[in-house]
Amino acid sequence: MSSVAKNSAAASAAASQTVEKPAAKRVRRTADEARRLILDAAEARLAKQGPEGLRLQDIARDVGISHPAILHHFESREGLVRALIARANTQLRDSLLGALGKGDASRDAADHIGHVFEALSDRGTARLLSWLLLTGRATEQSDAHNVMGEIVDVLHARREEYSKEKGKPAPDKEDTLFVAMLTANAAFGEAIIGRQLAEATGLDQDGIKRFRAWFAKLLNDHLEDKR
Amino acid sequence: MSSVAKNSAAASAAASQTVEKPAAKRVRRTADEARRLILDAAEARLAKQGPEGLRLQDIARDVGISHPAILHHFESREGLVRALIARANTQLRDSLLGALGKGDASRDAADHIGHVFEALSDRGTARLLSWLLLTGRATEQSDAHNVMGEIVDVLHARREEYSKEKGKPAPDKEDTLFVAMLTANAAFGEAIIGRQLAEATGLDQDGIKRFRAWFAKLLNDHLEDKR
DNA sequence: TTTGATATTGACAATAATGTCAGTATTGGC
DNA sequence: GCCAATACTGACATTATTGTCAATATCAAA
Repeated sequence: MSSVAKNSAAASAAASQTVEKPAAKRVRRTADEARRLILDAAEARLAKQGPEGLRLQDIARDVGISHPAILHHFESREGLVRALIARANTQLRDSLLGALGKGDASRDAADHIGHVFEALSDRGTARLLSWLLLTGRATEQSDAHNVMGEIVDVLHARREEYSKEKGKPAPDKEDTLFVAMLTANAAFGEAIIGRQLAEATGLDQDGIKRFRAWFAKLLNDHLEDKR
Repeated sequence: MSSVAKNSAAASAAASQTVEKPAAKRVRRTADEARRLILDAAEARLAKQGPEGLRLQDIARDVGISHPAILHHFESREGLVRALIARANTQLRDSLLGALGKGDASRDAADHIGHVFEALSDRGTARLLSWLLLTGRATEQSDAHNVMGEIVDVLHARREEYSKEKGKPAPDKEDTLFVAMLTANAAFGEAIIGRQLAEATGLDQDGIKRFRAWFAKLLNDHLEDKR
């Protein structure tokens, strides 16, 4: 072995015979592409291994780059985390508002609940945000605030619209807020302890579906009652 | 500077004149007491600063000891974390089962909900357990499993008892499970995002109380309906 | 008082993570 | 084809944290 011909020597040694490292063409992405790949990898690590799994070296390996490249794109680890927060927030926002926007006002709660849980629980978003909240990093970020505010506003507008159609009295806004809060809490909770609870109680995938349907019905009955 | 008289020289130099450190009587606790203090400090750090705040040096400083003392009592950092899990689990179990056990069967859900939220959300327990779950550490622990199973059993027994009193048909066990799951999810969720959501929506302490009451009523109505 | 057990400590070792830097390779525009 | 901009790398510096160890202080029992 002796001198294990590092890439520096590769230039002179040339790639004559069987090339161990075939010059290893360095790949160069656009800055945006690189950032996206890095964020994806970071998110995946976070979702799978939890907070402790967020190490620059690991992420770099996943992407297939060196860890200073990450620092190049995000300044610091903290910068990476911030970018992660920002992206999760906007993704969540879009996903939720999108779900609410789609479909007509007459759709019942079940669909909405399904979408919320999908957006929060099924994907790793809630786990990611939970970690951020646990580390107290999201306090400064006002994004999360706005998201919830928007959601409640849109939701309430729909309720009012719906109750007007039916000629019923306008619903209480706090009631709408509570419905949204409960849903958010439940979705976050499920994202974290859902798997454990399901396992503990012998609930399979289908059982979880039933639970969500049950919850949707619970809310739906409540909404029907109130409006 | 040269040789900065390390403590090795202290032996010969002796503490003759004005003693900087007045002998600093070393305190010695019983092993149990020490373990308890350390766990308390660790729990407090975890609750306040999140996972990243769990550093031996910090905890040691909080307790007023040196960090090797912690290692002496818990073997390793991992051992400390395990002990933390174990204690949180049993505390949670006792707290929840205690809450269910107290009071007669006729008590409505509101009280129970209140107790659950208190046990999980108000104290840092849920945040602590959440972190453990996020790091994937609690998977191996079967404790959590048993707790949930027990709770559901007790709860369902009460429902059956109650419905028998009233001469109504026995409730569906899965329904009880779902009620418990929703409550657990909601409490965990609130522990994590509760403060944020409250802030975002301008809900004060009293508003949170109202939310819990609202939730309790929601469940209560459902239970009344079903039984 | 003596003595054995052990809680506790300071100093050090080992490791692991982020961050810095100077240099290299690639791309797009001219 | 040349050039400027910059994505990327390897090696190193820095720092923080867990863990080890030999020594010491304290308590309880004999």
